[in-house]
Amino acid sequence: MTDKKENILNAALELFAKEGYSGTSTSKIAKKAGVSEGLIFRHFKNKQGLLDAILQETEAKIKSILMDIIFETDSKKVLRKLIELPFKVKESEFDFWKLQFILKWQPEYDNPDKMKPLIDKLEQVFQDLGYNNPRLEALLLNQLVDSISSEILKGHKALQLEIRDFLLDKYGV
Amino acid sequence: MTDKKENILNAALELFAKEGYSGTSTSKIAKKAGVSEGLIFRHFKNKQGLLDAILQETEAKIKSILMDIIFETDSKKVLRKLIELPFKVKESEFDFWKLQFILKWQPEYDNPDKMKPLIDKLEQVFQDLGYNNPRLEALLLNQLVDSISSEILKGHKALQLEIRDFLLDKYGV
DNA sequence: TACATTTGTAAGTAATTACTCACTCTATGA
DNA sequence: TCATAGAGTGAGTAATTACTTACAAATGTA
Repeated sequence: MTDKKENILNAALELFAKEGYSGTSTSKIAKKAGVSEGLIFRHFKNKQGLLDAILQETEAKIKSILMDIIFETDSKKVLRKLIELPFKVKESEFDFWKLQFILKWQPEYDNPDKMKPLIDKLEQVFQDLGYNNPRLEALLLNQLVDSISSEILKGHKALQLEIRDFLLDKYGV
Repeated sequence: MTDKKENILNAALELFAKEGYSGTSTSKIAKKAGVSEGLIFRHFKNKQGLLDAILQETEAKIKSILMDIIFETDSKKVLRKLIELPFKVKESEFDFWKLQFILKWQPEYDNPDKMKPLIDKLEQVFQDLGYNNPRLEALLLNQLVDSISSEILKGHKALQLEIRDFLLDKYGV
């Protein structure tokens, strides 16, 4: 991957996350990346191809994150890791995740099944811990972590830190 | 309000919610509303003014919904009403609320303080019900209802119905 | 060295963008 | 009856859009 190609990807990611896909023109991307506009189309064929290239990393990133939780054998540690997960995201990666959340509002990018392995693991964890309704506990916690992530990405980290500690206490982990 | 002006508002709402603000051109709106493009600018000055007109209803709508919950004196009923709230939204209003949620990802439209009165009420309710940490219980439940609403608007109602019953049971209401 | 491929640019393209303008039509009311 | 105003139109506008093309520079590879 050449330097300029990476510049394009970085500029596009930032702009897509901040101004939206439609709100970002290829000329703006080129200007921010410091390249000629034509180079975008040389490397990515068209604007959609540029978005696709960005989203390609998604699957791998999500998998790697979920693996760390799924392979944890200590049930309580699973819960702790999951609840703390949103706070481990580095600020430099905010744009990437923001884009994911924004795109989820468009049906063609919304794929809840991606979380299935995690939810299965959670169900087994809650079963192990003797909860009455492990499946719904799993779904609920997954949704909660999702909402905590959203809030952090929107810039409301302080409040979420309180909620994190509150949850860690609630789940006894 | 003339018929054509309302047509414009309805068309714009639907398109903004489905394709985003930047993804929706004034010519598309005019076509869908069955009016000349110029009429949009006669009535709303510019494209932003059209969005503003749509969002103007927001404040009133949110207030009226929250009032119903805030003026409820029975603590348990408050919780029940809030948890059931996302399911009371009519499908015909989905676009309106979808637009609200999408816009929340742009800092200039994200105003969490709008929920303050509800959260205060919830805190008082949880206090009344003898919970250990009423404030955080309030924030958590508010966030949960928000996330349930999101999921319903994205078209995942079935699962949320299960979560609703699960929550009603959890909170004993 | 020589040749082919890749990387990059600048100047185009037609279509679309938000918006304006000159105009007509209709209703109301003095 | 006539004048004023608001609703509505259709044909413009300059700027921007995603994308192409012709060409040059850099990079490999024999």
